Amino acid sequence: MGKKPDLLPGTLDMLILKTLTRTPMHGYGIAQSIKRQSDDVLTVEEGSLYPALQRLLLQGWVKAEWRMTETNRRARYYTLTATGRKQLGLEVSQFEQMIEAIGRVLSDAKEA
Amino acid sequence: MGKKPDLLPGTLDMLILKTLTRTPMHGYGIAQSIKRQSDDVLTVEEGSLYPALQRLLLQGWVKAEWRMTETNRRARYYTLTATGRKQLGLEVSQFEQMIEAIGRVLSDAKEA
DNA sequence: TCCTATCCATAGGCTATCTATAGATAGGAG
DNA sequence: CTCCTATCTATAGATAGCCTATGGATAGGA
Repeated sequence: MGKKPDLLPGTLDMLILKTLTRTPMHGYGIAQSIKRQSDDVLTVEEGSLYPALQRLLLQGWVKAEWRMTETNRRARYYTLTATGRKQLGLEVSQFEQMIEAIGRVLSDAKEA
Repeated sequence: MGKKPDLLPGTLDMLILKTLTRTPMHGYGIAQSIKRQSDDVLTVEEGSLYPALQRLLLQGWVKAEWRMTETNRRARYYTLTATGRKQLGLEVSQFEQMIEAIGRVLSDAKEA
């Protein structure tokens, strides 16, 4: 029947960028972070995550470098760039505007 | 660069169903209503609207009949069904849950 | 030694949206 | 009377983005 999506389409890039504002992280960690901070409501599948990171790299919104994790594992760390931070602000404001607009439609307020 | 979408992907069906809770409407009117109630933030293109209405018909969430408008024009009026109303409730609750979850990620709350 | 968790990445499919197009008619402007 | 705009429906094609399914590699614990 109606299968619930793992996340709201169109919001993944924003969520990733936001997650990277705190500190550089590797892909796996980004997914874990989003899942945890959303109380397991949002799940980022690997098949969504890595293509998204490629997009962000291509746009220049993040940069990447190979490093070792604390547990001595090879991992690719992503860092938010200046333009990435700007983009995040843009996406957040557009998102909030949309949410408000949807809220107006969903509310039962009568119109003229 | 970054082109803003007309609406949040995945929310169109919900918006249409909600619009039909008031009264049966034809497609063109639904689009106008969503645009107006959202203060022109949300725009429903015809190429998105009519396929969406076909989906809703197939699912049995709306039914349709040809009628004449007040201005003596031929138009197809869509009516929300009982299952459609149930579906709307489901989609709204899932949507709100997602919005809250995204809000938690976007907030700057520190974690463990 | 085996298993699980960690970590990366891609291919293929599917769904939904956007662009573009097409056609028909009512009513007002000129 | 004719043209133009708004109203109204509908589909085809392109594109984007997410999901499923894989594949591979390694660290560390059982």
